[in-house]
Amino acid sequence: MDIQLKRGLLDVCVLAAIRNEDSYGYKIIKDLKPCVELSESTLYTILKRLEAAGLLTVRTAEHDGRLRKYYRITQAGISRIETFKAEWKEVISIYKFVSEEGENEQA
Amino acid sequence: MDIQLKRGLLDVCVLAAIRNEDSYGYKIIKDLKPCVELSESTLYTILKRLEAAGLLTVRTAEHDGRLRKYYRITQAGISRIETFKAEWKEVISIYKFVSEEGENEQA
DNA sequence: AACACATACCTCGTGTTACGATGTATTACG
DNA sequence: CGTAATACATCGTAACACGAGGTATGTGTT
Repeated sequence: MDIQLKRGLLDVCVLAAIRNEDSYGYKIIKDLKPCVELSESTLYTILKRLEAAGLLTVRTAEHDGRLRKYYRITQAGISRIETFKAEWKEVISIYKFVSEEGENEQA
Repeated sequence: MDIQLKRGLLDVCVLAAIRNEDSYGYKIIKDLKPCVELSESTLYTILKRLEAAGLLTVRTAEHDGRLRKYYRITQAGISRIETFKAEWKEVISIYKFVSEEGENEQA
């Protein structure tokens, strides 16, 4: 999938991945894989960014003698998803412009 | 509208704007305005990029004693739009993941 | 024991990109 | 004569996704 097309999507994908229950980096990548592929370097960059923006909080916990960083979505994070959903109407209208324009030419 | 969300859309918007008839920078901005806003610096950067990629061709013509650069879409440009439309299924599935996830939580 | 592999985290450099600021020139209007 | 609209362009900046590479521990295999 086109990288540029991903850019507005990845942040909210990560937020959606931790929406129902806290998760950690490695699991987020696996969970998102069927939906959208992202590399580790990308994910950890995004997690840092979302934390700095207050859209999620971090908690370090031990699991089977190994450290994991669990991420929990904040209210601001949930709002971010809602904003995204609200903006989607514009995206759809852009898509329609791009996909429908010119089709009446073929008639 | 979120800048990141625009990134995968602007190129194809510009291509769609010249799809039915040749156009020039200033007019493209005006035509796209109801659909998506973009600044002049952004547009001219995009036009250069699309030309370099062979997605459109340029022709300079005089109009009322003033020079205009008219842009015409190429076959590759049309293919670019088709690729975009094909990728849209993935985008929709991502949107569904983001928007539907968690809604069954409220029941 | 030695080795590969999965888990789990991280940093750095690079290329792409949208934008504001700014500049140049001409035409139109008052 | 000045202001706005038309029409093009460049430069620097900040955001971002990614590959390459690094560190460390557990698990499975031979």
